[in-house]
Amino acid sequence: MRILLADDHDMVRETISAYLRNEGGAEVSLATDLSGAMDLISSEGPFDLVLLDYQMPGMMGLDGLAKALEANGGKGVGILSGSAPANTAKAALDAGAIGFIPKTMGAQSLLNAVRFMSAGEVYAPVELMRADNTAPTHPLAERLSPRELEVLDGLCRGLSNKEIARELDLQEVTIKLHVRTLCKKLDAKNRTQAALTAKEAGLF
Amino acid sequence: MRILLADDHDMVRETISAYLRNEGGAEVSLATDLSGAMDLISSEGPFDLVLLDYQMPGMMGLDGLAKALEANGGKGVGILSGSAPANTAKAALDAGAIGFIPKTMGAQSLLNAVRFMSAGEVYAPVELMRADNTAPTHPLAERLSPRELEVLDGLCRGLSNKEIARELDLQEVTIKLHVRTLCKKLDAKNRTQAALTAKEAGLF
DNA sequence: GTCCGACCTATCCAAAAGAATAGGAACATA
DNA sequence: TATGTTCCTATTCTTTTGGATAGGTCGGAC
Repeated sequence: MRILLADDHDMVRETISAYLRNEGGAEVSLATDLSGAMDLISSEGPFDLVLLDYQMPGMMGLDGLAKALEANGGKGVGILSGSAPANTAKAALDAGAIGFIPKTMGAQSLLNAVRFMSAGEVYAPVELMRADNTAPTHPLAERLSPRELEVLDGLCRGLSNKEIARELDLQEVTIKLHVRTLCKKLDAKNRTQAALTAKEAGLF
Repeated sequence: MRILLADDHDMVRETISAYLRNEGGAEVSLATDLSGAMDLISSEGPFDLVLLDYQMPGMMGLDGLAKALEANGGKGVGILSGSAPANTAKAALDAGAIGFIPKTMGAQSLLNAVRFMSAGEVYAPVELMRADNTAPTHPLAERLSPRELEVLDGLCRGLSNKEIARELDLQEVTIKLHVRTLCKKLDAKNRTQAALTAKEAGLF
């Protein structure tokens, strides 16, 4: 099982590759950015699986995926992502990726997914694909109701309670209520902190 | 060497801990967020080293660091960060962290740093501390006065005017003034939007 | 010197945000 | 049926914001 792993975080790259080698018996090549990955693909031939970090120098969203797909001679290319908006998974698969791996996934599951993809099977975690049509299932979003997510979206655009109320066709008091529960759930002291943590979590 | 590692990305957490165990012979406990970490600290006693992910549920910037420091009975608490603004490292150390580890650091270096910190020595990568003085002036920051930047920093932590005033040893009214001019300069309608645009511009 | 910009303070006021509490409707599940 | 969750509304109250206006210091530029 020959794998190419490209991630710009040295620590993540090295520890994951050590894990794949030790626990999975894989032969892992490493790159720190897209151009490094492209070089390795052309010099060391097609890999059974190429794993690209989504936020990495040269990736430019899914453009890097397309390049790697073309270079890897028909074999699979998967996307690794730390905190991606949920719809990115679908977009990646639509763009031809053989899999999408969020870093919130466990190490053992990663190993299984890697074996899967190396064998040519498409892999994507169920939670993400189910989220496809409805709300994004972010680890942080799981604890929020649909309505709360709508309000949080307003907060993340810096809207006032009144504006959010108009937009959702609700009373201002109701928005206040949701803002309060949101602050509790997000462990924020006020709307600004709530908006910031939501943004940092990549929810919007 | 007893270590507590807290990170919300299962993959990162599990592979790093496997690495520390296999290559470093460390005894590693795991948590997925700050509250989980706090529980473990109080139940399994002080660790030789506690490593906290900077962007993790419950952390609230460096507030989580303070809590962990207090709980860990004088032993060290370090911060792990994926993509941190350069000044965060200094801020973490000023707040009492025993070290600051960017995930761009190699796995072997991590191991060395962990040994260092477990022994009670403060660790920080040279590049980050050097970047300290040669601060890259952000295009957006050029139009803001030093004082305005200080206030903006408070905004980006979701502080109230009163809290910012205390921190900078000014009157609350003065903070209001700066907030108003900041909103004008950043083309924001309120403090929340100002904080969000500053964050998006990567100012903090 | 004067002017200007950055900075700080003050008072007054209206609007918004936040906290506490209470209650009702819809819906799914046990 | 009972139970629990989510969602919406209401009232009352305090705190925080944001806006307007007016004045003060200090340091550098002209």
